[in-house]
Amino acid sequence: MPRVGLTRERLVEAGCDLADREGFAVLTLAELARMFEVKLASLYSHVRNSDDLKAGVALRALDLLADRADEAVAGRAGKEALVALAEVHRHFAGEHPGLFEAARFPLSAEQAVGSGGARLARAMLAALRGYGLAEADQVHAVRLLGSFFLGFSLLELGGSFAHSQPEPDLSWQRGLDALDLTLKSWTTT
Amino acid sequence: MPRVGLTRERLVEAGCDLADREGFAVLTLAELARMFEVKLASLYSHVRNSDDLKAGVALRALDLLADRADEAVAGRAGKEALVALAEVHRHFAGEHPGLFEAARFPLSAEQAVGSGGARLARAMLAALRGYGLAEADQVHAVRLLGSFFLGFSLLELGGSFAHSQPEPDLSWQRGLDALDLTLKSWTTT
DNA sequence: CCGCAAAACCTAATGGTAGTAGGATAGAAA
DNA sequence: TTTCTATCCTACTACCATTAGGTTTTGCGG
Repeated sequence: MPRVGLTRERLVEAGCDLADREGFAVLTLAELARMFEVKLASLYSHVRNSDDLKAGVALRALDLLADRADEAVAGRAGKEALVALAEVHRHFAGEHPGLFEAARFPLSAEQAVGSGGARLARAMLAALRGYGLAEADQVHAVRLLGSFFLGFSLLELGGSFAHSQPEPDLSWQRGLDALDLTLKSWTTT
Repeated sequence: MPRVGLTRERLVEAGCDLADREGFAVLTLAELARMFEVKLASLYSHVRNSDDLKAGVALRALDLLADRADEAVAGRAGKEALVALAEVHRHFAGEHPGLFEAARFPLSAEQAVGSGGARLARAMLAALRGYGLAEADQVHAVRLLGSFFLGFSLLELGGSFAHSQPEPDLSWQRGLDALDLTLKSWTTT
């Protein structure tokens, strides 16, 4: 039989596609084996176990998100940077629901340190630079923004806004306006 | 053999306990059958399938959360109401991580309409009453608050704040201060 | 008190996912 | 050409979910 040429890389890559197409819950070693027309047991030479694969997909998702965040923040400041960063989150959630879910897969501390998560936080800090916050307040602001981005995207994706007027877009806009105002008038404690 | 006296009620009840003790992922029909010392197949007389049970737990979680929200908002207004409502969310997430996760289990439209989710939204609206927002802005404010509460709780629970100073409590405080200010100075479009 | 019907619970089977142990082999290097 | 090793396989165990259809308990009407 001809060898397919499996690789951890290829598995994670295919896992990303699969998660995005069918949802993170469908991301299973068995499904991946079917896609490569290979027996399930064969995958264990390249991947420690199911969670290992999912962690790989999660790390890739975080990296992709961080890439976009870096790009969005570059050359912008103030509200423009804030909005660009926000759109990155919401669009990513909308276009890659599987990866967006994967990005919240629990990672070990070692996996987390070098991940895109840290880079994402740095991009947020950079986006805030224009607001001139005190050093000590920057973390709080990052957490506020991160919470809103994540929460809103999740609720929208989960359909929580589906059965109440008006369009989520408007709420998103108003939310960003409000956050911008908050950051501009941030009072140091 | 003596009959255990299974009921959909008792199953959902036990499911809530189990989810809270061991996590929502452990909530499985097989585990429940073991707890009641009953064969797995026996559960299907009381519950349509695994998702049906999880939906039951989810609805109960939403109800519980809505109960606490109603209680927190009653007799309070303005920032006091806002903070009380916020604490309900964060404490609920901290004390009942399993139920908190369950509350985000995807529900069908029919299940969702009469659920605690709607009541929760009403409690939020009530909490906002003191800020005197225009009718059209209230939804946006509710969505802003809901997003922050959810996002922050998730990030904290997921350990995203664990490896950066300072304590999440302070960020939470500052975030609520910021939201309070935002609501007070909300400008109608 | 008795019989019977519905409810409660069971046995038995199927099929899907995860994971381990150990064997066969393709393909490259010696 | 021979040998070696990564690659992939067979064969198994152990979970969970679900359905079909059988048996026993229980309580209610007679």
